[in-house]
Amino acid sequence: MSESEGVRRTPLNRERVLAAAVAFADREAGGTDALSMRKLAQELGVVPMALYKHVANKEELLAGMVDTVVGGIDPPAAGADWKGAVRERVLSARRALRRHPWAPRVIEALPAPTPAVLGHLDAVIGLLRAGGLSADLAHHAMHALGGRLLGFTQELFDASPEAAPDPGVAARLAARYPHIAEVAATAAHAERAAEDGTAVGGGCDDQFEFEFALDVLLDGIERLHLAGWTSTGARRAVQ
Amino acid sequence: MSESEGVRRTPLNRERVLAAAVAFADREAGGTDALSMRKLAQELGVVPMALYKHVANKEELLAGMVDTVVGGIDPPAAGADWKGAVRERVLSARRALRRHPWAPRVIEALPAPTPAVLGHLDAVIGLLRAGGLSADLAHHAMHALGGRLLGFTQELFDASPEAAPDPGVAARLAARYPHIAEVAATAAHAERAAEDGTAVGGGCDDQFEFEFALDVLLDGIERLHLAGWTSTGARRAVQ
DNA sequence: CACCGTAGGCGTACGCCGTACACTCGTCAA
DNA sequence: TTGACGAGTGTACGGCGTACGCCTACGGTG
Repeated sequence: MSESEGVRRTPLNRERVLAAAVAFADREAGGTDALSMRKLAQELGVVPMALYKHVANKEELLAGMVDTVVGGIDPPAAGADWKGAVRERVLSARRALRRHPWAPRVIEALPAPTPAVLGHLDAVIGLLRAGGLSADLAHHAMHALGGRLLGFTQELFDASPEAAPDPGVAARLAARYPHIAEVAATAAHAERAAEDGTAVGGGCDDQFEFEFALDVLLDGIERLHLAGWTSTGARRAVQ
Repeated sequence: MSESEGVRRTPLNRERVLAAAVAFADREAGGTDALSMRKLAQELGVVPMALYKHVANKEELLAGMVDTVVGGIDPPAAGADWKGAVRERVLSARRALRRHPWAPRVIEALPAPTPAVLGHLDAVIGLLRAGGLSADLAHHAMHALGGRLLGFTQELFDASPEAAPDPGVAARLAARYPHIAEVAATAAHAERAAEDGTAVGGGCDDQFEFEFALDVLLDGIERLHLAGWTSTGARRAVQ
């Protein structure tokens, strides 16, 4: 009764909807699989269609949820050594995502990276570049890290330029994410230079990136093996 | 008319259902998102419920599809150097999965790894062990490679022992996947030995695995950076 | 040959989902 | 006073996974 009149219930808005959706996915076992527009509406004491005044559709709801949690990543601390800075930033990302186990899957399932995700990637590339790495090496490093460490896929650099053939939009994106733009540009050049008939149009060489990450890992593991590395020793060394 | 009598249409069976499902997901843009029991049934000229005589439900259908494609990975070639053997095996896995872009996402979404996936993992661990790596290092190496390279998540080693408290079942699994079992056992011991109050029950230390992979990558990238590595040089070296 | 158990395929029905579309109704500017 | 507007409502549609029961052709058995 008090709900049907009087204070009239604080009105919905985008943030309230997103926050409730995140809370729901965090609480429920199935994560975002258990989230439906209908259940979310019920949670907010509202009819399902009311949500559509604040999000265009379920996909935009999911994107908004992702941006909400990715926005919680600490800003990068630009320190002396790039390695430490990147390490800290990636661990911060991991901390943010671990509180929302559904997030990585949703990020990968979305058709395009959200602004907050792009911002995170741009920031990490910025740290690499500030550390003196070439745009080329930074590019491949991002691919190598991409797997589970950042929660984004290699389609990023492929899709972005293709989906925005409008030069105006492209320029705006380049201004907002300068490091991504720089890396994409050098990748395109390297691609053109290395072209030999197997020619992929535009994007970067997927196979090359895959083998790059694979070899960095295998070489590193071999080095540990030859040095007689043990995890108990490593754990002790940390303390 | 010829369908309603005469040859009576070759009857369905599990393989035909799985093959049709894989073909459908390969052909359709949305992959397995576009796949529904109803559409698959229509494809096979059959009513939806007919499929349930051959697969228990949609989840089992997806698991069957995964096993179909993962089964296509070449057997490991046990060569002199473990690194080359692992490299080849992982690239073979990648080749198999690239023909079915929906597969990695489905593998990660399934609640438990399928037998073929377990077999693949067991084979790779076997190569590492045959190369002389300790079970401990092999364990961490698998986690590091896990990201995008193998298409499985770190929950594997956590979930397997917990979901099978029945010692008989556990023994049967250990017999079928000996390398996985060995690695899981040493991980449990190391965990117990390193326990200091933050105690995770049973599984392996997620955070440690994450930082292990992160540091192997960062160290490797740093080494390339200091050596003046360029991708055009690397590409040229390959040819 | 008659019989019948069985297994593969069919039809119907239920409860969920996302969301299009047209509506009400309170608020506020003119 | 009025009229536009925007938040929330109600109804409805098509699609989904799948429970349940039925039909019917087949193979083995008496």
